[in-house]
Amino acid sequence: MTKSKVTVYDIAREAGVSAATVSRVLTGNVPVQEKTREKVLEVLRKYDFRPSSVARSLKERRSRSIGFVAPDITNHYFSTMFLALELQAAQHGYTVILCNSNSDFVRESEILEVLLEKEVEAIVFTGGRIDVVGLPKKYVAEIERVNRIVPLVTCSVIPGAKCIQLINDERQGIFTLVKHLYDLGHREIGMIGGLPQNRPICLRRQHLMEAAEEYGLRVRDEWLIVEGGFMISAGSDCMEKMLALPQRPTAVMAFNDVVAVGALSALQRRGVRVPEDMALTGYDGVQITASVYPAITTAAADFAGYANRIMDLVLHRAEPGRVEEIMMPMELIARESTLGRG
Amino acid sequence: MTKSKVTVYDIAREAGVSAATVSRVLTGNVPVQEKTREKVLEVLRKYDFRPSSVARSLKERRSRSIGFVAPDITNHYFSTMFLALELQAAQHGYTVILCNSNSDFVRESEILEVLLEKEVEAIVFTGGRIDVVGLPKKYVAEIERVNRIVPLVTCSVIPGAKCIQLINDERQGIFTLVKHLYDLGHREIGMIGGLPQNRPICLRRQHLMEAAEEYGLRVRDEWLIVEGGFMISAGSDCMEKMLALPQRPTAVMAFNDVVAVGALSALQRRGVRVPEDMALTGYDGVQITASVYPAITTAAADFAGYANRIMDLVLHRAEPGRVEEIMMPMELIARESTLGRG
DNA sequence: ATGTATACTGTAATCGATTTCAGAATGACC
DNA sequence: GGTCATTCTGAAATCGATTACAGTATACAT
Repeated sequence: MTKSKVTVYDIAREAGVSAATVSRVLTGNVPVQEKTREKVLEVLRKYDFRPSSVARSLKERRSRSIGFVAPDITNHYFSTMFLALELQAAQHGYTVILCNSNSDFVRESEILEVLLEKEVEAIVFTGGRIDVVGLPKKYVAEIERVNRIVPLVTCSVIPGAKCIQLINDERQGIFTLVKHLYDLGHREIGMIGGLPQNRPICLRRQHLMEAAEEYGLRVRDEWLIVEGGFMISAGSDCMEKMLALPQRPTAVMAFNDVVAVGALSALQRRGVRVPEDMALTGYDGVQITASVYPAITTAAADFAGYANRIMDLVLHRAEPGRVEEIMMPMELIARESTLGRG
Repeated sequence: MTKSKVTVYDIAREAGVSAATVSRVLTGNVPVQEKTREKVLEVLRKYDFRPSSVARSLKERRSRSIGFVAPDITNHYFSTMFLALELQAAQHGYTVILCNSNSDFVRESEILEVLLEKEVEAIVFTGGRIDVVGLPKKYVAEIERVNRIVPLVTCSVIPGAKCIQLINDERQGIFTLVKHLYDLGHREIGMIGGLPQNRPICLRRQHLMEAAEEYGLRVRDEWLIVEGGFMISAGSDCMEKMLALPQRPTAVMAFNDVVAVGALSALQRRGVRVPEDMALTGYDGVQITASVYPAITTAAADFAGYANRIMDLVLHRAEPGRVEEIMMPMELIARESTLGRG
């Protein structure tokens, strides 16, 4: 039989006090006579004691953990998001439990069940079903049902779901980028990447058209090359097609940063100078845009702000069932791909 | 006062049975009369009951969770690894707790403490201090101390640490790649990326030299451009330097897949055809190499195999303090960047 | 010397599920 | 009908830490 875990009772016995006193030394919630405290601490150290957070969670009725559901942690957007949340969570003694859904309905449901059983204090639900075709009612209902048990924060809009929605201000993001390009003299703008049925893409395209209207820009239909998906290869493929057109725009906005990196490689392959011959922007504000040459201008989501908002909800014990829409600003990060090389 | 959690006792009362019976229905460990079972299940459903895994873990003395420490989850290698482990863990009802150390000693220690308090059943420790300069004794001692409490698996060698070491067979990986290039007619090979002080890099370089010897290849000193780190930008920078040399090798091995992608973009920028003018290989076997054009040949780590080994240890309750070295094979994935385009 | 405030400390209950142990109910068989 | 095996079921203990409550000891004032 392997030796059983050392408990507060063992410590108490050895230190000649009660378990309650040991616990008081551990938590520091109640003062303990200095002399006793020292003695207890000594025994604690002697046994390299660590209180079980399982037992503690049970008694305190707080798991001090947060669930994070992402479709694919391999995707920079989600890993960056996770990183930001974990950083803040750790500062408050919280743990983030990351679960990959692989964008699979069934798996998503399983994950939500597991997280509820683990009694996480909040669930952050990113990605998921955001196609323009609309979501099955059952799906939205599930999200709402879960939100009634524990605060559920969605980070890409699940339109109409009654939960806490943190929404990137896409309109502002696109307008900021367009204004930036406009100020630099660009009047002809294209857009690449994504998938036609995808909701955020349709939104961004629409915002681009509105911004074009407002600034008096030209956006030809053939400059909107919405295909190939969200990976690096989509960027190069779309850009190749763009470059094959008889008339090109002077600036291209990629659906996201990764697509932009792909586009950049195509541009360089074809000897198109960036930004002199063509300016390029990304979207999301993920690390990779900074570590490429030329560095890519992007509209950055406020990852730290997200994390902040979420930790706020958790620390102030937001009641389950809360419904709220919070708009998050996008920040322009101007870099070489539009400004030129230093 | 918010309504308290529904417990097995509440269910028991409503179903007219004891809590023990409810538990038996929940776990299925002990048979329950069909009629009673139905009744209990009905009440269970009525209240949408979910047993608390906190309480369950306490009683069963198993947390059914595994700690995963990575330096940077934004890095494809680690996120792929996590993905593979999580997939298998979930199939066995286990959760993986991901913690980012940011390669910071202090943070690493904190994380290990937290994971021990959470009573994880194993800790997977990836990345970390693998510089050639050697590790502080204190650091190795900490790893070993933790391993005495709960099985600790390191996934990049921490040389000499007494714990469970899963080690990629780098030698075999490099030899496989070199043989592949040799078979395709290459006789002049270079290597790019990484950092001079980094241990795996030194190893790989050494293996390359040995392989070169064995196959009678030429590897000039100036073809070993070890700088720039592990990111995509390192790949383009190193490749630019390589292309600027008066004499180039006919094939270049990148330190890892991400570096290879960067290198690919530099090659295309310069109009160098891949693989006709220069063949290129990656290392690690991460998704990105497949979604780039041309797809990159690589030596893939056995991610699923890793996950398998780890789950095996957990499910068979490996005793703490175990010391073991397990060599993991690398698999050649031949693609367009060496074979040519289909 | 007595009463009262202050400062710790210990006993026992508690969190929610599981499991041991013993008892009840049923059926089989002589 | 009585004995024994079989099958379920419930009462109570348990996992490990925290905390409400009550009790003891000390200091201080009167």
